[in-house]
Amino acid sequence: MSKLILEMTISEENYLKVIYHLSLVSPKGINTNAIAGMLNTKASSVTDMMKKLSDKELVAYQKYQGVTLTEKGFHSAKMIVRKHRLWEVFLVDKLNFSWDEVHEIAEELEHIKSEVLINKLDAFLDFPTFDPHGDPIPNADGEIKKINKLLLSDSELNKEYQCVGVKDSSSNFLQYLDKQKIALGSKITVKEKESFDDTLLVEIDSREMTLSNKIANNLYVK
Amino acid sequence: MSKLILEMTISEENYLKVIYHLSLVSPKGINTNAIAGMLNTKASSVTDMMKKLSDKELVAYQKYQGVTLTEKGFHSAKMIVRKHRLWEVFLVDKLNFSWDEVHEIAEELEHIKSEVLINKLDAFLDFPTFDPHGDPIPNADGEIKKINKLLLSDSELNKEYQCVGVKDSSSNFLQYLDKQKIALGSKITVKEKESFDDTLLVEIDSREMTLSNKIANNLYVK
DNA sequence: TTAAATTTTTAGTTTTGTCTAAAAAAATAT
DNA sequence: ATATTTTTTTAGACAAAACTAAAAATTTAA
Repeated sequence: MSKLILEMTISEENYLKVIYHLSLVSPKGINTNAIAGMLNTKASSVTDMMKKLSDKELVAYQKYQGVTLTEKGFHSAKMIVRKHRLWEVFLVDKLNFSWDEVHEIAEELEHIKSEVLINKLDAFLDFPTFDPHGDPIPNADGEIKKINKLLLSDSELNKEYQCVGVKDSSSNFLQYLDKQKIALGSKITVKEKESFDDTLLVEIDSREMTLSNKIANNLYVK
Repeated sequence: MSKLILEMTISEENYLKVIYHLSLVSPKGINTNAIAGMLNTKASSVTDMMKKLSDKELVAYQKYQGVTLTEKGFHSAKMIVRKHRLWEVFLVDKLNFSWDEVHEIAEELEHIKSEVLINKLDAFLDFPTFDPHGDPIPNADGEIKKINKLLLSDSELNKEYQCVGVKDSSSNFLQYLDKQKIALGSKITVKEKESFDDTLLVEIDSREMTLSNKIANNLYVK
């Protein structure tokens, strides 16, 4: 009989979360080095942890074959992501943090264990479905609201879009967006695309500006 | 040059907090067994940790002599208590937890590191000075608001008091108070004291009831 | 004021999560 | 198809925080 609420260490939760995020990008087995890279640790440490997570049936792991999340591991990972993102909403909406300041604090808060707590927090925040960076928040059952977002770099010319998220959520990028007064909800239309370097001439909330390809590659619109 | 914000492990913080609480009751050196008892650990573990905290100049420790907090340790301990109690206010006032459910969760939340976070939380909660159990919340400078409270068992006959706190904050006791509709703010007058077993006949918010000595010994009034 | 009981410390392990260095397996290139 | 490179795993070690068992110091009691 498997425990309903798993006892996990902070370290185990962090590994699980990284495997989850890597799985969304590449659906095949996740290799040791990729995990080590994300966690600033060594491949040997990852191997050790994979054995542990495998014993707990959170990942399917065979040596040299990479690792995938089990159903149980997938659900656990989503619950950690849920906590992280709900806390981010709390920090921004209630405590007036800016969107570039909340990631680190949420990295700690996501490990607070009470399930009642997170569901009460969810209710207090009015069951938000997206976090301050436009990433979806899994509900209590692990369901995730999908939206048809695309990168600004893939958008059509002269069609009005709305900014709905960021791909890179480093404080560097977020602060750049703040400075340019680009926020989630901003209306964006691409007027021209420079064929040489893919620089875009855009209109954002009735202001014209140019955006580099790098920016356009990290901004989601719909 | 000493670090402004100390890096402390959760374990170190828990030891410091326990020494702080014991210091308030008995101002002399705190002995190993008392600390071990509070932390459900062994005296030998306490000795190990005292060396560590002593190296960090958080406690003054000499073997066989018991331990006292240094100025630095005293301040750090108050900051942990501040965090614990502010989170308790948040859980009760904002998330609608009852006062008997919050201690455990606050035990985890008190170890979240950001100082900005706790000061923003403080502001969000309107700078409360007492937690849901009537215990004082140190402000950002570590100052604590004192009130002249006394135990109900030490109160005068036929004088109206107000319930302002609990000595025992076990969920058992708190749930008993809920059941009897005794809350912080309730008006209490002792009508009679039974000399045999110190049972009190009291009037609480216009309702008459009897309270055992054990109850009266755990309820603060002013 | 010795003897007995208690408290505290030391010494040596254990567990968790990490590391380094070396071995083994797999992937790639000639 | 074999050699080289890369990836992954094993083996052994370490630090933190705990434990047990035994020694040492202190306190209490006769």
